[in-house]
Amino acid sequence: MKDKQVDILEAATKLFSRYGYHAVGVDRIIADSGVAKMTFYKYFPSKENLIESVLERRDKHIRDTINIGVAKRRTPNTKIKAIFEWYENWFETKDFYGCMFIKASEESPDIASKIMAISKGHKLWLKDLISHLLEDCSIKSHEQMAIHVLAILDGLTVRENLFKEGVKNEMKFAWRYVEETINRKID
Amino acid sequence: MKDKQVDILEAATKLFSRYGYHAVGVDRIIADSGVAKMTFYKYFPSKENLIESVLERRDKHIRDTINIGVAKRRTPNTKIKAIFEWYENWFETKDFYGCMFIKASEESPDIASKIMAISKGHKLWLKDLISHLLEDCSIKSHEQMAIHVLAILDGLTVRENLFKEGVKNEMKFAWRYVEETINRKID
DNA sequence: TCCGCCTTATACCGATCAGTATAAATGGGG
DNA sequence: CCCCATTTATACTGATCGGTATAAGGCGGA
Repeated sequence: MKDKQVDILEAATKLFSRYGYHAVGVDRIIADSGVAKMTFYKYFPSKENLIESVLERRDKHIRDTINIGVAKRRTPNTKIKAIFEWYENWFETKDFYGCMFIKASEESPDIASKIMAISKGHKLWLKDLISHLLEDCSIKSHEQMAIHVLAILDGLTVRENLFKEGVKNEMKFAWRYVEETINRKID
Repeated sequence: MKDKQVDILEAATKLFSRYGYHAVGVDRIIADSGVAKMTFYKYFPSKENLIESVLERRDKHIRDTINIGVAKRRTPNTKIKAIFEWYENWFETKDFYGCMFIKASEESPDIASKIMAISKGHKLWLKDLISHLLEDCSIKSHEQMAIHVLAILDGLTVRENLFKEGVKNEMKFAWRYVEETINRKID
């Protein structure tokens, strides 16, 4: 991966995350990444291709960092808590402008597009991770519970992006809620 | 409200909901609503103004229909259930493409815009409605619980828009989950 | 009939969109 | 020194963007 290519990906990630995919033109990405137009089109033959690369990169980054947090814990319920903490830290980031995959799904009408496939893949991965951890907690309906937990996380993500007033307390509330269910093993 | 004005609003609502706000041009809205361009700009001096009108209309429609469903029930917990059922029915709509207010917040970077204010106002209204109903259920942390419930609903909305595979079971699961907390009055 | 308003059609504006063409400048390795 | 790939700068394409200008129809009420 060449330096210039990374510069473009990083500039595009920032811009897409903040302003959305349609609102950002390639000229703006080129200007922000300090690269010539020909260099841009050498690495990314089209804007759609760039968006796909940005999302794949973002997907990998999230998986890596969440996996690190999860690996640090020993019990399955504290591993799930690590995911909540990952979201909490993310919300406090200066450049937080919501989930890039949710944003993509809200802008992209084409169900069959690769962009949608990557977004689905990301949410599917996280759902499965949570589901397996819940299974380790002996939760019978771990699949449905995982979807429930993911909905809570995505719902708070959307809320934080709208109100930007800090959902730290709500994150803690949600975690207590989930933890209690795990401990009671009622599902 | 003139007929033509309504035609424009309805065409715009369909298009924005499906394709997003930036992706849809005024020419397309004009074509779909079967109206002359001058008529369009007579009623809506700018695209942004149209978006605001669309969102205000949508906000009013949702408040009205949810209020009807809530008013039909007598106990506070069945009133909350009515809100879950409203979402469930909405998800099954043919023209379901996610929440227009979430979509707007994902596309609009301008925190101070009227578009964001309308979107926040909508979510605030629903949160307060749920909060008051939870208070009637004698839930102490009704405010935080209301945010929690709203996050679940928005999270499932986002999920349904991404996967389009029906979250009926997940809705029922979520409701059982919330109902149990209400009945146990643990908060 | 004629007034006044709503609506229509069409052409146009400058700006920006994604993407291409051409060619000069750069810089490290042999 | 030259080779060769990378990167650069600049100009350009046709299409579409949001929005405006001009002017002619349509039509109900007085």
